[in-house]
This record gives sequence, C-alpha cells and structure tokens, in this order.
Amino acid sequence: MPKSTLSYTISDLAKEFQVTTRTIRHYEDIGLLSPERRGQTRIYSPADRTRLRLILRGKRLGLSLDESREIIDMYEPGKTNRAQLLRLIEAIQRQRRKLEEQRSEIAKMMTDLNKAEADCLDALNSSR
Amino acid sequence: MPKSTLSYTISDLAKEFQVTTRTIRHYEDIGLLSPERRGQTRIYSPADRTRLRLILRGKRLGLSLDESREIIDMYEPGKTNRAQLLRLIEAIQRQRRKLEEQRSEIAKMMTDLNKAEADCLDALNSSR
DNA sequence: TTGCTCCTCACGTCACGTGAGGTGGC
DNA sequence: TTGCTCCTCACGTCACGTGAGGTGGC
Repeated sequence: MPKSTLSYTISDLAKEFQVTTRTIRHYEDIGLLSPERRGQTRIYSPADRTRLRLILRGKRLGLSLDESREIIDMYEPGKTNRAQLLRLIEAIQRQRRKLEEQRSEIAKMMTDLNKAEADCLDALNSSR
Repeated sequence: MPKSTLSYTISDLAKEFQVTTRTIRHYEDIGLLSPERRGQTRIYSPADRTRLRLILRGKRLGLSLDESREIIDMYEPGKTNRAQLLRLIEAIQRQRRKLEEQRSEIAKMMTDLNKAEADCLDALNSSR
C-alpha cells in the first residue's frame, strides 16, 4: 500500500517549513498542535499542517505563540453564535490595526536601512 | 551646581530609548556597557549613550547581542575599516530581505483577516 | 545486523521580566 | 519623616537548542 498523501510525518513538516522537529513538538507541548499517533509516532493531518503554517506565519509577524493561538482559534468554525461572531469581528479588526501599525514600522525601518547603507557606501568610496 | 549635561542616569537613558532599567543593567552584566559609578549609582557618559544606541539599533536590525557587540567593537578604535563596512552592509541587506518577507506575510494575513471578517458578516446576516 | 527515523526526558540558553529587600540624598 | 530613585540578588519566562538514551520497522 502506498503512503497516504493525506498525512505527514514530523520530519516531512520540518523540512517543508524549515523548522526543527523539536520546534514542532514544542508546539504540541503547549497545546498548539495535537496530531494523531500511530504507536509512538506522530501522524499529522492536512489540518495540522495548516495550523502549523499559521503558527509560523504569526511568528514571522512577531507575535507570541499565545497571540498566534488566539488568532488561529478564530478560524475554527463550529461556534456560530451571534455574540461570539461579534467578538470575533472585533478581534479581527483589532488584529488588522496591529498589522497596519507593523506595516508603518516596517516602512520606517526600511528608510533607516536605506540611509545606513548609503552612509556605508559613502564611507567605502571616500576611503578609496 | 547644575547637573552636568554630559552625564546621564540610568533612568534618563531608559526614558530616552524606551527600554527598562533592567535592560540597561543587563547590557552591563554581559559587558556591553561599563558606566562609571558615583557611589553605588551608575553614571553614563555620552560615549555610553552612543554604545546603547548602537546596541538597540543592532537589535532592530535583528542581531543578537553578541553580533551587535562585534560590530560595535569595530567602531571602537576609530578605524572604520573596509572589511567592517562590508560586513555592516551585508547585515543591512539581510535585514532588508527580512523586512520584505514580513511585508508579504502581513499582506497574506490581511487577506485572511478580510476573508474571515466577510465570513463572519455573512454568518451574522444569514442568521438574522 | 545496520541505518534510518522516531521517541521521551531534562538541563541549557538568550534576553530580559519581576518581585524582594535594602541604601542614599534632596 | 516621606517620597523618590537608585541598588543587588535571584528565580521566572519564552521559545526553543541540545544532548542522552532508547524503540521500531523497512
């Protein structure tokens, strides 16, 4: 029987996302992932893979794992109660404002980097 | 006698650079700063202030404190040498690539957030 | 059997955070 | 004396890194 294309080993995911297996296990330790087991071995579903991708995306944005957890849990369907939906929308808007702030931080840093680089290049040329 | 404008207390610098006093003391613990003392109290010179600014700039460039130390110590003897400048330019370019990645991550998350919000609004409307 | 990948502890690291408890001068 | 800022331990935290020692199936 061929390997199912609908599941992944820990090292499959580690390679795909360029992280260590320790990192992936750590996310399980703190409850961010809960793969099935075949004996001792962890078996990851496409849903697990998606959660991992979202966790890592959050990290690249400078979020803590707890902050990522909140956002990821937003995507989880099932709870279609009116009050919860409104809270979700609020959380989404809060998150969007944070992202907008980050975007302008990045713009500022880009300006600084360009200036720093120009200064370096000047120094290089004048020392020649 | 008026306070000298050529020295700073730890909280002067903490306020100016928006960090905690613990952070500044930590940099001393690991040998990145070595202010004078008046009794127990730390007295920071303009040179110390410059070093702190460079440390924090390095942090914003995504360097570890050890990496910052290397670059800062390059500046020390007043010799802005060619190899050092080239390393600095490399660090700048690496950081710029990181920022570009972050920028596209933000764009992706914005798209996801917009979609999640639209889904929420749909769910709200159809439940009315 | 060998090699590979998987596993579970569990201590280490980095960059500080966070009290606890105390000193010193305006 | 009170209030403020300064100080020194020293344990805690976050996100893993890094062995040590062992299992399981092709």
